[in-house]
Amino acid sequence: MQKETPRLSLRERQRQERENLILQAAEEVLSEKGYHETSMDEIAARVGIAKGTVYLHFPSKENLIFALFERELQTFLRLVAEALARDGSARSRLETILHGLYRGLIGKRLQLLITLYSNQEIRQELLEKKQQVHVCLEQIAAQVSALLEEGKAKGEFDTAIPTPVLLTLFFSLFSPLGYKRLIVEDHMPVEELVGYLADFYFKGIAAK
Amino acid sequence: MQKETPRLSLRERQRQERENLILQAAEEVLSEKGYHETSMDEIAARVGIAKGTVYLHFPSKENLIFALFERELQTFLRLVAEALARDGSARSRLETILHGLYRGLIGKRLQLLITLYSNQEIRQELLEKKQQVHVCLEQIAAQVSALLEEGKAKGEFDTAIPTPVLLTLFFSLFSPLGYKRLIVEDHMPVEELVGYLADFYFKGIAAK
Amino acid sequence: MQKETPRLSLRERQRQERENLILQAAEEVLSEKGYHETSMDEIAARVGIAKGTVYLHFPSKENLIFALFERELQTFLRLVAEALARDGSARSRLETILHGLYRGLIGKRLQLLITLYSNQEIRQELLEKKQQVHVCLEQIAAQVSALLEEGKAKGEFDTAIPTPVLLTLFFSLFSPLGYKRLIVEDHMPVEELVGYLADFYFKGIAAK
Amino acid sequence: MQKETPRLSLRERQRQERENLILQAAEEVLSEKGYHETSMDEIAARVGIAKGTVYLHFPSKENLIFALFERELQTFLRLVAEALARDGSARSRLETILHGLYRGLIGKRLQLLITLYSNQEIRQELLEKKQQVHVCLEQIAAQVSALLEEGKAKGEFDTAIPTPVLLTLFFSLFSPLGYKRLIVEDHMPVEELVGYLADFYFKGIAAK
DNA sequence: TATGAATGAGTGTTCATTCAT
DNA sequence: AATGAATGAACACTCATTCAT
Repeated sequence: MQKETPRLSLRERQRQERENLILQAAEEVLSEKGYHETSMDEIAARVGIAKGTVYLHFPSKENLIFALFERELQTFLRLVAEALARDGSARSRLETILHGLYRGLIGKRLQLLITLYSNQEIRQELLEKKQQVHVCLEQIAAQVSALLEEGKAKGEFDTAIPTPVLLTLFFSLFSPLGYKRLIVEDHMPVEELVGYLADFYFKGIAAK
Repeated sequence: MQKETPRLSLRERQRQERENLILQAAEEVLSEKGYHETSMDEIAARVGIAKGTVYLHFPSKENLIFALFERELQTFLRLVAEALARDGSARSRLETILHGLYRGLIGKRLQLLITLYSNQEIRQELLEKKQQVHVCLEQIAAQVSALLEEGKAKGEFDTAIPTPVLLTLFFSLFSPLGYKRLIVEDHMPVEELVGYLADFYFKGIAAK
Repeated sequence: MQKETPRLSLRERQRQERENLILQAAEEVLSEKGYHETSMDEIAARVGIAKGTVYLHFPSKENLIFALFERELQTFLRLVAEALARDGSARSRLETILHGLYRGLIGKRLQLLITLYSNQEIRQELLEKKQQVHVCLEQIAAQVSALLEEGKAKGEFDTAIPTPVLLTLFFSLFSPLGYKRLIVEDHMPVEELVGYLADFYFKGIAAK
Repeated sequence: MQKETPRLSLRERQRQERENLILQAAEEVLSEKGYHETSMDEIAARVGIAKGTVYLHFPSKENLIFALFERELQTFLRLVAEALARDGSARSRLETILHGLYRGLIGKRLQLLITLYSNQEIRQELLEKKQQVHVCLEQIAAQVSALLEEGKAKGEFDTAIPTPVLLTLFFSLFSPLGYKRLIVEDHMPVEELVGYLADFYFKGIAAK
């Protein structure tokens, strides 16, 4: 058994590695060209494998994009869960989420996530078919909502605004277009931008 | 002369009417399915005309969608211009824009506009080709920015936040997804939602 | 009766005139763009009438082109018949045909005729359906053949070459491509070219 | 190495074979129906493959027809070059070209070449875009012209006729329509026809 | 397992023809 | 008679998916 396990896990590891390469390539093409302009051919070509091989890992284009989406969502969920587990005020933990989402690769990838999620075509084709994503999204919403409720309970946030509105407002801070413009065109440092966003948001929802 | 004018305008009116029906159908399909899944066949079928007839009004699919986009943009621009021309505080005029955008058909259609504008594929295929849209968008941005600057000058808004950030934050209040969820699923009255948004935004950007 | 005839013939004359304008426009477009690239829209536009009006004169595009073909063929037939009726040697009468075909408008239009006749598509679509053209072509062939036979009988032409070959060789003197190159690109005067052609042909077929 | 080479060349051979089948089918349909009436669907159907497969070999209809054209042109060029390299009089070498062109498959295919080349539409759509063809045609023209000049210098041909005229006359011996009529309908043996053509041409251009 | 050639349904677009005005 | 808006069949081309090797 010990002889076989490493062998299998080697194979499995190679498989995982290749799957990641495919997802990475898909992410690249997708964020460059959008869903329909992304072809399986190009994804395979970027990985340097044959098109058929992609289908050994993902049964359809739809599923591939879905896996991509899910992976990002998991990262997002982990970030939220970690923030939730921390000590500190509701505000400081929400700021952790905000910073985490905007920082490093996450920031870059999140744009993809948001772009995907904002895209009518993908919403209809992918998301509504799969409960899995909805469940995950609900979890994230529930956890952030819990934080917001906690903040309200502690007197940090305005109780007059319904939590779903606070939630929507929080997520609307991640505006891919605004992000792109301010960071890329106006060369605003990410941390500076996030600072403005946090100050604005928490001032806006502060208890009276 | 009085005999001919109505005749001509009858034809022209019929033409306009049909053009509107096409745009309306295109809007429907587009918001349901997204750009690539929208086929000229389906648009024609929904209007109840032949596909060729659509091409009598719009030289290409791209142009049809572009016309749709432009029409909404003009409505938006008019709204902003009207708000700008009013008397009152910067806040009250910005609130006029906010209410205007969320109200009635505009609210419904605006979602399409935003969805369109958020879509990678459409951005790349349509917008970057046409200066016209960019000019119009710049005008809107400039006018709202002017209002924000005025508010800063009058001591209404926080001068510590750069105007481009205020602008992005203002536009991020129009989140198609949040809108849909709160209004449609949670049955929140539009006016109530807009009230929360306005209170939140102006509190968040208020001068210290 | 005398009152009505002019009225009718006036209408008829106008009809003929318009028909000629259509044929003329069709000829222009056809020689510029070829059969399939020629659209009924463009023909109508060049005449300055509506597309439907063209269909009042010709039941189909096919028929319009056919009429064009036939008209040129009639001119050709007339030319051959006139040459046949003249006095003189077979050679001199054949030279009359040669000059006639290359001269003036006829030369220009003939290229169209030949181009049309060389075109597989048109041959199949138009000619094989209509006996009329075949009859006319046979008449022309028969008359020129008669001239060639006469020349043979008079000892002008080589009797060793079958008349159908002489006929084919005679018609091969009208090479649209060679014509275009030599006249248009090399600026060779038409009369000079025809001189070479005649000298060449009659020397080539001269009795031994 | 010897193991791999045949394997690769097997695939490559199969590819070549299929490409030839496509070209052959295209040639058939093209000569039957002309350029515009030839549809990619029909070509694929005749080969017994799917339409998409044709596009694996040729990037567009235009390119497919172009490849057809070029292939024939290469055969033509080779024939001319071979004739040029031979010993003998200018006449005997030109006769070699004449016989070669009319003989066997070449004769059949050449008609296609000539038909294609005579077609207004194809000329405008295909040829003028591609230098390659023009260069090849110029080469052929230059080589035949060289032969004609040589014949003039040796006292074989009439120096009074400009070489471009001699060239046009030589090529006008390949008249697809005359060919078809005499060979197919009148059942004249090809060699007999070519004999007449050669005798006629060289007698016609003989030095005085 | 990995390949990539083959598939064929689907798309945007054109244009000869019809017909209500 | 004249119009030109409307039609819809037809076409070139794409690309997600399959499958023989």
